[in-house]
Amino acid sequence: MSTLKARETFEHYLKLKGLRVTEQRRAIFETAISQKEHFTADELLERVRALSKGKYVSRATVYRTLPVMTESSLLREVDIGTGEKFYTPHTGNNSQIAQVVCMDCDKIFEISAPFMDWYGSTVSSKLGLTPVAQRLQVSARCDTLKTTGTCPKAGTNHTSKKR
Amino acid sequence: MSTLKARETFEHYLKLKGLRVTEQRRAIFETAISQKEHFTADELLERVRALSKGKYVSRATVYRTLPVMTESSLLREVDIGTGEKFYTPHTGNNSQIAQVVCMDCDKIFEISAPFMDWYGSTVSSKLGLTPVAQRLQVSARCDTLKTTGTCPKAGTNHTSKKR
DNA sequence: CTGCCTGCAAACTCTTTGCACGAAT
DNA sequence: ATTCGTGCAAAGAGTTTGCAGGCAG
Repeated sequence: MSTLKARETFEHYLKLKGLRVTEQRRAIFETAISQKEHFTADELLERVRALSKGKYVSRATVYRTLPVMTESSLLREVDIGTGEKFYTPHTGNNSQIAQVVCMDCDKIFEISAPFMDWYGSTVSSKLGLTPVAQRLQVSARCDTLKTTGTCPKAGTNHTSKKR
Repeated sequence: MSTLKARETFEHYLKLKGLRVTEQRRAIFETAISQKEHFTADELLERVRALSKGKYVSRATVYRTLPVMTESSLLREVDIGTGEKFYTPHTGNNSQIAQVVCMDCDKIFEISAPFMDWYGSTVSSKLGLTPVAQRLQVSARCDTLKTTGTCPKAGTNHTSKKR
């Protein structure tokens, strides 16, 4: 997505929600959608500040902007049960995505899981419920790490923090 | 599970881990495995104190005992992404269980999902990973609530708290 | 008697929020 | 000129932890 296109999208979504266009929101938006990996609110803040030559951006503003972007489907929120929320640019209408999380390097892989909607509908209807969302996560360990001693995927991701 | 059997199990697992048998641990253990619904650490504390006629039990001890019980497979930890951990007595070797969470009454239903292991193995091997655990969660809304205005399952569960 | 266990309170992490000032429309 | 957005700091929620005294083995 080009920067020009990105800016149009940005203003488009803000106007849709009746929100004002500010330098902070633009900086957060541009940094967020250019991310290649999953990121946390804190990582985003760090990168916004590194990239943005403009105004100072506070942590609070990042936390306030992230919901706006997810509600506009610009980002997708990914919860892997570590206590912190991850975000990733949302491309397409893929709702049936599972996460494979490497417990060694904390990297998150996104994999299609085309049966999720079917499963959600099936079990929900038996309970008198209407499904809203599904979440499927696989936690796994790195084979290479076990033999070589190094995880080939490590280092490309955010800082490791377990809890 | 009878109380006698329960006590044997309790001491068995503590000895396995080289831990001491204390009145607090016994009270927490007995209360936890007798729960019929999912519970949080705080709810467990409350119920331990209500049931236990013996020594005072502190919040810290409950938090320190829960991991012991999950590591011994006496409890199963259930994370539905609300910020707090839920626990439920673990019966059998069922690792292929999905959770259906009613967003209206916060009740958690546990449903068999026999394809989870297969899916986990399949996608993990493609990534050079070995699966350790799977988690599948369906978030849904109550049909009855929408028409009647009341959720028939509400009230049987823990206190509603969203975040 | 020795060392693990407990209770207390403080610390911690991630996130949200009240308030006053500043900026967008 | 309004009204919304921002930064700051404090508050929250759930959980963990350092320490000193107590109890199990």
